[in-house]
Amino acid sequence: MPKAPTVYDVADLAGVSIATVSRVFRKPHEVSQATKDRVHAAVLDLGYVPSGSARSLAARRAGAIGLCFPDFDGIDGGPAPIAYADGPVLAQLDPPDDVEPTGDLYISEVMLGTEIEAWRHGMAVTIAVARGERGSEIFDNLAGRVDGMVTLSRTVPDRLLAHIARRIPVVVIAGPRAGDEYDHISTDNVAGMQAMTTHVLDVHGVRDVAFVGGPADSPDDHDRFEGFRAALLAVGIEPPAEPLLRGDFTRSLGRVLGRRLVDAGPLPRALVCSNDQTALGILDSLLAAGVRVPEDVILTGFDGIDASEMSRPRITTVRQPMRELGRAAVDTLLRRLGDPRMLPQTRTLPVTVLLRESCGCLA
Amino acid sequence: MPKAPTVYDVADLAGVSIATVSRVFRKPHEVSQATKDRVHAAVLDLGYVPSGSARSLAARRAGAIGLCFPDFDGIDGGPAPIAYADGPVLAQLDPPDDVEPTGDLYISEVMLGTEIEAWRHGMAVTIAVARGERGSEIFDNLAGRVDGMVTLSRTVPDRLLAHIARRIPVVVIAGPRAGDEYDHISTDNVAGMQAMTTHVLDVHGVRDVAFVGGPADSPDDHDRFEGFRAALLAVGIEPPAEPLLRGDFTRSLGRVLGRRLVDAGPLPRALVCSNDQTALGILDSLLAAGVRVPEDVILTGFDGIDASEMSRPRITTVRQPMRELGRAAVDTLLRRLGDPRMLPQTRTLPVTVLLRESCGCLA
DNA sequence: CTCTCCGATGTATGCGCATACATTGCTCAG
DNA sequence: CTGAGCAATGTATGCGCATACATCGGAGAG
Repeated sequence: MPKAPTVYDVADLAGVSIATVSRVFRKPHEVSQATKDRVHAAVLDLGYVPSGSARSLAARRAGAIGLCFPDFDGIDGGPAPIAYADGPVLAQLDPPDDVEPTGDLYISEVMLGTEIEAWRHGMAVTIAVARGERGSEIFDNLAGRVDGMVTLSRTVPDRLLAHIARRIPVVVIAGPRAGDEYDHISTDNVAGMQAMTTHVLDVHGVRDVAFVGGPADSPDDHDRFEGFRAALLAVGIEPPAEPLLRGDFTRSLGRVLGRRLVDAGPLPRALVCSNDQTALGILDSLLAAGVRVPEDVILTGFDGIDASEMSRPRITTVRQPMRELGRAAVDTLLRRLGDPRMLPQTRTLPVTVLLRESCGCLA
Repeated sequence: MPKAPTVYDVADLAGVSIATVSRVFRKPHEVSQATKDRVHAAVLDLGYVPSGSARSLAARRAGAIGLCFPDFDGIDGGPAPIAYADGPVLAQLDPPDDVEPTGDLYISEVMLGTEIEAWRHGMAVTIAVARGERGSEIFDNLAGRVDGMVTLSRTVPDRLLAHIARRIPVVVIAGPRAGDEYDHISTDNVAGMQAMTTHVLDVHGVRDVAFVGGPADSPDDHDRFEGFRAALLAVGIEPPAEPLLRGDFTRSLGRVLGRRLVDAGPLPRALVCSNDQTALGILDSLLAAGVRVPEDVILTGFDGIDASEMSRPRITTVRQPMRELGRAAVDTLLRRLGDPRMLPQTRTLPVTVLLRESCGCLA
């Protein structure tokens, strides 16, 4: 890899000035055809590729948006070695209940949505996971190289987010919290969970229903719990002030909670969980303990990740339009870039309740 | 968003030179504690975030790797509007056969693997889809802003790839083609497809088996077909010179192929497909035409995407270690950056045959 | 008390490009 | 024939940072 050619090299070879070379790329219509041809020939000859850094620096825009999210269950890096050797090709039976936790599709879908909308505006997407101790450093680093940032809530400490937001616009995926000036994209957590809970109460006639929450500082979780409470209130049941248990939105902790529930004694007739991963983890533990779902315990989730569809029984859940979340976030970000004085926006996307086996709807 | 502060602003406020500010971030150990404190205070005060472009330019490295892939089925952007309004929360039954094509998990998994390995080396990942007419421009643009590029084969024309490769290292996910000097990461397509086909031949005793291929210029497809042929040869059947049909690895075209097969008359006893999306598309059409799988036709795929597990029947397939593919690609890329003179590498990752319902293995 | 050495900091420069502004050479109206 | 007007191109500068090198001051050696 010899030293990469620059505009100067191209200009020399084509016998023009660097301004003309630059124009050939940026404002082709301002350059005569003959000159363009000579420049293009030189570009191909030298293998010239414009430096993005230099361009961004000079143009004062990066041409990229950042996407940063926390370290979810299933996308953990870890020092696991990569298997390189040609290994045996194992033929193995793959029964349905042999489901391993897959990567978090929630993130994947948001990423795809983000990319799509960024593409529509000619921008690249730079992603990073604020993982491990250096999470804040990663976030900061990313912020420096993009024109705006999309992030999930709770990815980094509020203080850091505020710091970054002084430099570039930030759109947070999740609902706003008091006194927060960012743009937000969220899904209709309250209505979704209320509908879900109402379904369990009304259609399945359950009264003994408990809520398994997520992190106490999650706005999403907060809203879902509110929806749960509203549904109980609507049928005259006094709702609890707090979730029965709290997980952290991971399947692994869900399993722990499941075991705890089994050990604790009589199970509620229905467990309404604040997200799918938690529900799946609990399902793992319930089945392992011989508890039948939905016959003994009705179980519901929230998110609509693919894994919720591959479990047996499949999890009744509330699907978020994950890809649309990413798209809406980028859309808002670009609007904000266009008009920095715009009032803080909050967009709420609709959700869908998916009735499947784990609540007893499908055989 | 007022003008972003720079090193100069920070230096002024802290009463030091810009070199010292820079050192506080790059080489903290060379700066006295007292000075560091003053600089950090100024940074917080001003809301300073170092410019990635300027840093990359000065340091002659971007600190990011690029990931570029072609426009697969299901991640198409399109001008589809985003629904913003609060909509009704629909509660709907979600029977298993109501499966919509989901985003291409293959890509998602590669992305996650890429991010993980990049993270381990303190690098960001910039992604872009070479989608639409401006695909080459997007690719070129991405190449300018990263230290190295991971790409799937057939993402951009060979000529462009060669051009880029003169500037930064390129790792191609897929097997090498003759005369190609890039590093490659591939999976064991030949052995995988041979094992898959042999399973159909031996365990299910089928002799009338046909191969449904992918794009003729896909190295992966080529290798899979070779594996298929090898399996036939091994049992004394004269293999065809060409696939019975070719798709383009998308589910939508798979459906078209499926319809064509149904219309064409007697179906082969088994259809071995070059990828899952094609198999899923064919499955859609077969079921729609009343053909039973696997009773009438045995169907197999390749890739092991999640969607292959959510169909009914689930698709017997060969799972590629997709996340590992991304990790290995980045790993190779970074090795190459460390030693540009290294010989071109080709790494082949092992695959696993997953036996499920569509070949008749699981009830 | 002077010289050396080293840690801490400052000065000056260049990374590769975009772009405002200057310049050149025409064309065409007057 | 001349000057205005315009298209095409060149010149010069700055974007914000990293870093080689210079400088400074104090500690310890001689």
